[in-house]
Amino acid sequence: MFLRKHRFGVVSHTDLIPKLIPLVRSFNSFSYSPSTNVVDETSTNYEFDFNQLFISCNKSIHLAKRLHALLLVSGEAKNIYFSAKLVNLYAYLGDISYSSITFEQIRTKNVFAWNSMIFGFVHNGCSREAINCYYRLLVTSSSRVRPDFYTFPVVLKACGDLVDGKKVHCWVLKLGFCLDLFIDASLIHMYSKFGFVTDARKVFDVMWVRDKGTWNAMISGFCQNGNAVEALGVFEEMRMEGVQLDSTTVSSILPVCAPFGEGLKGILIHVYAIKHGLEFDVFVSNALINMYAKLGELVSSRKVFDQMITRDLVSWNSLISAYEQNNDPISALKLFSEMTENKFQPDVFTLVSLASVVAQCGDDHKSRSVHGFIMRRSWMCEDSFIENAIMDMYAKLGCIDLARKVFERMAFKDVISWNTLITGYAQNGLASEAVEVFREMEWCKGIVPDQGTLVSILPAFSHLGSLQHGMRVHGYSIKIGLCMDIFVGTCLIDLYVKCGRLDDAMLLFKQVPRRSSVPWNAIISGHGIHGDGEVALTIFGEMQDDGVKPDHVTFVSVLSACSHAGLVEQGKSCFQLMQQKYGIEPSLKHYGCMVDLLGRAGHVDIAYDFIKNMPIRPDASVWGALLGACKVHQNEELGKVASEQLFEVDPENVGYYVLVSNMYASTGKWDGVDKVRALARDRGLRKTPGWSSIEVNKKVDVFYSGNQSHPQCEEIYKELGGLLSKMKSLGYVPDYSFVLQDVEDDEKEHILTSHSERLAIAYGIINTPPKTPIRIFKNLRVCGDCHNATKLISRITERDIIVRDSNRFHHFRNGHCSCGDYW
DNA sequence: ATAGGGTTAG
Repeated sequence: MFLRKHRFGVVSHTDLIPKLIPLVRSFNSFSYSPSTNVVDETSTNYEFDFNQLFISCNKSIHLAKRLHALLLVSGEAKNIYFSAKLVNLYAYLGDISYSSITFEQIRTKNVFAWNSMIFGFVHNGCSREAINCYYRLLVTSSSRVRPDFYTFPVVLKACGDLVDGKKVHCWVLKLGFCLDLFIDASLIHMYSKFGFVTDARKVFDVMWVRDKGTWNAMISGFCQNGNAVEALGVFEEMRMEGVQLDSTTVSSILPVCAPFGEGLKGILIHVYAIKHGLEFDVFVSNALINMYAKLGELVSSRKVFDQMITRDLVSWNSLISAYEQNNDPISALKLFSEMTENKFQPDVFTLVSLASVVAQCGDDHKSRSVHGFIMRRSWMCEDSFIENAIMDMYAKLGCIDLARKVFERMAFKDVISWNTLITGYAQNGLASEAVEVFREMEWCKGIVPDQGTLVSILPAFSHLGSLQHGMRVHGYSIKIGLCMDIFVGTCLIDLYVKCGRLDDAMLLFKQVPRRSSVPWNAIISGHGIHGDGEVALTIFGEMQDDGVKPDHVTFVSVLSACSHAGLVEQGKSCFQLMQQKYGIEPSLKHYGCMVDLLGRAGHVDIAYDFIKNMPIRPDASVWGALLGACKVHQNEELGKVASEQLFEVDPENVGYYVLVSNMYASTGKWDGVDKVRALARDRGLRKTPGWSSIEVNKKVDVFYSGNQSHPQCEEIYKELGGLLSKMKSLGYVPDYSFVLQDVEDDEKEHILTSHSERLAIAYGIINTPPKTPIRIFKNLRVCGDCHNATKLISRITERDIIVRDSNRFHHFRNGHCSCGDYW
């Protein structure tokens, strides 16, 4: 006689015993030992706990199937209770098809069965099916079978959007379940998930009783919506009410501490966790690793990690990403191999970090491995996150075409995908491609440009000097309320600066929040490249008066402002100030600025001594600054020294070969020119072609020197011819030292006249109303002869001509230039 | 018998 003790009474079934005993035995031999109450096999009385049996089976799908088979054979499967448990068991083990087949075979489904099925779908990520199942339940519901308080938490979890959620909420109210703690927590969670955290708060506020779960739901709701202040507020309230924090509370509050400047609070919570024995909780430890990483405290991250008793994949991922975020790709890679040695299989998160790590290393080969690894696991199509990371990786490695390919094959592109591609183009110097992508994006349904988009596209417009397009984006930023964002605001300041509208830049600067150094740096550098060194220094002074701490970028801006304006003494004292007052160690960029400052002012020898005394190894930009100065001040001897260094440090950069060859050409040393050219040719380098662009009626035209293919070509050359004769009558003599080819004089004159900047200016004169300003952009430095010519053209045409070259601005007016011929 | 709230990313 077999007895099964059960809540609902005692059921007997004789045939089941002989079949069940071996099953129970196999469970016992299976490392996990269920505490089945099999008292004595030989006895005729068994007390058998079926719950234990089901629990035993949740380790393996095979055991579950054997149990199912036995229940079928014995006829017990007809028992609705067992069937529902099976639905649950299969779902738990991840076999949703077995789960739903079992469910469908139940003739009279009770709530338990329905709940199990809905749970099954949610547990296996089939939210849509879960919701459908819930609707089926509603349709078939009667007084006997209708959703109960077990149903709603699961259904709420399955809601795909606010509409679903609100409908479910209505049913909750209709059926009178509004005082259930679990349901309320789920409601709070649902509203927060869709960003409606105020609705979540409403649910929270009307609750009479709250348990830890509901507090935690509210806190995590605020945290996940980036509302740190509210989150910390609720957190304090919770403590005031004397509710003990648990590991869930701690691990949901920790992630908001670092990004919202509450690092100290985070550390205090760490102390609390240690005191209350939550320190070794995996979730808490992982959150701590991440928090310390964001605070830049890598040592603490590592310490937490090392002290952990058990680590999971998230722990490894967190520490890898900690190293990645703090620019230590070598340690990150080391940790990755340690992780695989410890038999942890990398997941999507690991690979996202790894993509960024290999980009930091600049390792082309490893990047292909990362991409291949992801493709082999077909993770590419699962979500856009990883694909965006891969795009970013390729873009950072300079393989923008590969990034594009990834982008084009993406099944689902989100805003970030577009932003990543735009940034990729912009950072690889392909501004017009970036603009092209932006245009495409604007036509793309369902994609709304966000802060990230503006921050990636505005520099491209600045780079192209495309003022009208940039202004349109400025308008858009006002519309979506982002123009006062520090980063967008700074990009806009930079746009106006780079488009030659220093006054507009200044106006905007006065409006944006100025607590951070970012906008200050932009406006200081703006005045610098416009040659207003004095104003730059004044603003720098105001910045210090306002108590804004200058950073290393500020000093690059200040020093280069001094060098553009020839403020040697002021530059020197800023260099001192940076080290002594602000304790900033000069970087190569700062040294480059100083060499430029000294060299340009004619102190080439002092600049060389300065380089020799540098505590770090000078790089190409430092030697390049010296070479530039040598060219201007015709110091061939030092120029040779600089060039030898340059060809060693940065042999691939064409610019330096051109500079050296120009230096020789300007003094007519053609053999030197030939030597350098031969050297460049041997190394397979080709001169970057010079070009100038101009924006007329929102259309940007680009001119190359000697360009003959423009539709208005004839008109342009006619205009230039007319200007040339007027210039000559004003005493213009072409300066052939800027012609870098050894040709006859009349040929030289033609070469000068067809320099790209002149073509662009002529085009501007033809296509814009008289006396309006002309703004052009040149990718290289403007040539000395064109500089002279442009001064005269500004006088003849009574126009302001603003030329931005690769180095700075030249504002020509009535025969003079703002740079005072110092550049 | 079945349910909620937690850590990592571009």
